Amino acid sequence: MNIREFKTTLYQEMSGLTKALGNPHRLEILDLLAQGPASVEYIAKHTNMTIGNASQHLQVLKNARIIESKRDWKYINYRLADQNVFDAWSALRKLSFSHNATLNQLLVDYRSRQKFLQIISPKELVDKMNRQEVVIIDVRPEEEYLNAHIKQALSIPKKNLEERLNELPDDKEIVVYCRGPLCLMADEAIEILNNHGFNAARLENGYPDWAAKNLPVEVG
Amino acid sequence: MNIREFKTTLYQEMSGLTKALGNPHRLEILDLLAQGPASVEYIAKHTNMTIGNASQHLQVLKNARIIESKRDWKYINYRLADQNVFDAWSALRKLSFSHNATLNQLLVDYRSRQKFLQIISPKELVDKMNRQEVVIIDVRPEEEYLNAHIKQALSIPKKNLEERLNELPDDKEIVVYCRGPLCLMADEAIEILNNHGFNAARLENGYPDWAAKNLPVEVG
DNA sequence: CTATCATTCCATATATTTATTGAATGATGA
DNA sequence: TCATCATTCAATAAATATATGGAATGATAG
Repeated sequence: MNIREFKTTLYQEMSGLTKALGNPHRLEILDLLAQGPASVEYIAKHTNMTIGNASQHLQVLKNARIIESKRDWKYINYRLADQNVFDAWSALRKLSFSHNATLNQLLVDYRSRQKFLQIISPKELVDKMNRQEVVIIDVRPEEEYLNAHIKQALSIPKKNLEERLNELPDDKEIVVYCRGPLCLMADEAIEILNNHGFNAARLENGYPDWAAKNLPVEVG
Repeated sequence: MNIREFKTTLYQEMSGLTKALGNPHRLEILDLLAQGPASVEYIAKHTNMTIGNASQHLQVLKNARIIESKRDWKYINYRLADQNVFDAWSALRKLSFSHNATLNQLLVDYRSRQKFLQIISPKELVDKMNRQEVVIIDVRPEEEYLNAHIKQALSIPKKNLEERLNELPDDKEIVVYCRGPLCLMADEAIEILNNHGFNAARLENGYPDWAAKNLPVEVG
């Protein structure tokens, strides 16, 4: 095999990967799986796809070794193959936002509703955790919290927040997080909290980015 | 615009990017452009494509804002749009290698010819540079060296190496680099050097990764 | 063993992407 | 101005990817 053939093989292989990533449905599936494992049914439901179509896309991702599957009772659960997948997905997400003014604008428009949205970095949060001067709230659906969450975090799904405000202390800073920079549940939760006199901030990204940095998490 | 529409827009945009990356020719073009700007003619020649086809692929990349173009005299030069493009490309390359045993094997096979290939990290090289105990050689074509190179590096293109061995000191360690982990010119140069009694090692990746880390470079 | 249910496979019509060819554009140099 | 040359555009046929609906698979529960 000469250099030319080596290169051809290489780029062929790489394009196998990028082709598998080159479809909006599959990117949405990866976004979901970045939260944690999920079944075909769950994926189809949350992405507005038919089961058959979702399954077909999952096979494409699986053949490209981007995701893996494992049977758990009646269901087959899919998950990201490894850390490199998350890193690549993350780099692509960053690239999309940096290059697309429309996307950025959409996010800014959403965020601008909360005029005083305070954002804290993972590093700052770790410091606050160590000094025990913060309450962390995970506003994702309980299912995702049970799968894995930031250490010390309480699970208060966004849809139950208003009825559970009395569980929260009003003398500590509150940090809210959800699925990632694109997830707006935390933003909405913070708006509710601040309107009720709490002092709430948003974690910069969300659970998947936290876990990717090997910061402390808990399961169950 | 509701959440569903927002998501649809987002993944649509992201897939615009990944689709543009989802072709072996375009990945090879990016690999070339990661070294520095290049004209259509240069790209077509180095990737075994017709001018027309190369131009068409360049337009696809340009429309996706992955690359930019600028006229310079008679030629239009293309270059990567920004750092995020390089990072994403880099993450994809890493993912390809980690997931594909065949690719890894191909590279190992090539590398295994030089049984004692010593590899040093960018950090180690910076230390050695500060202590002035190393000679750095850039074995890429002079064209690419002139565009930009690692600080203090000498340009000795691989094809001229054997006739220029007398320019090198035999009492200092030599570090050789070229275009990146996939570029084999440095490996071959090291084999030649070691066979002539020099003490030569390979820089872990190559010029583009060095520059991406904001380590010291020179132009011209 | 049989029924059930989640998932995958298969066939097909539609849509998108690709390489090739040759004509069009648009800057440069005489 | 005209000729030259790098590059892009446009048209087309071939290849590839997609969504859909229904049949096949294969593990689980009775």
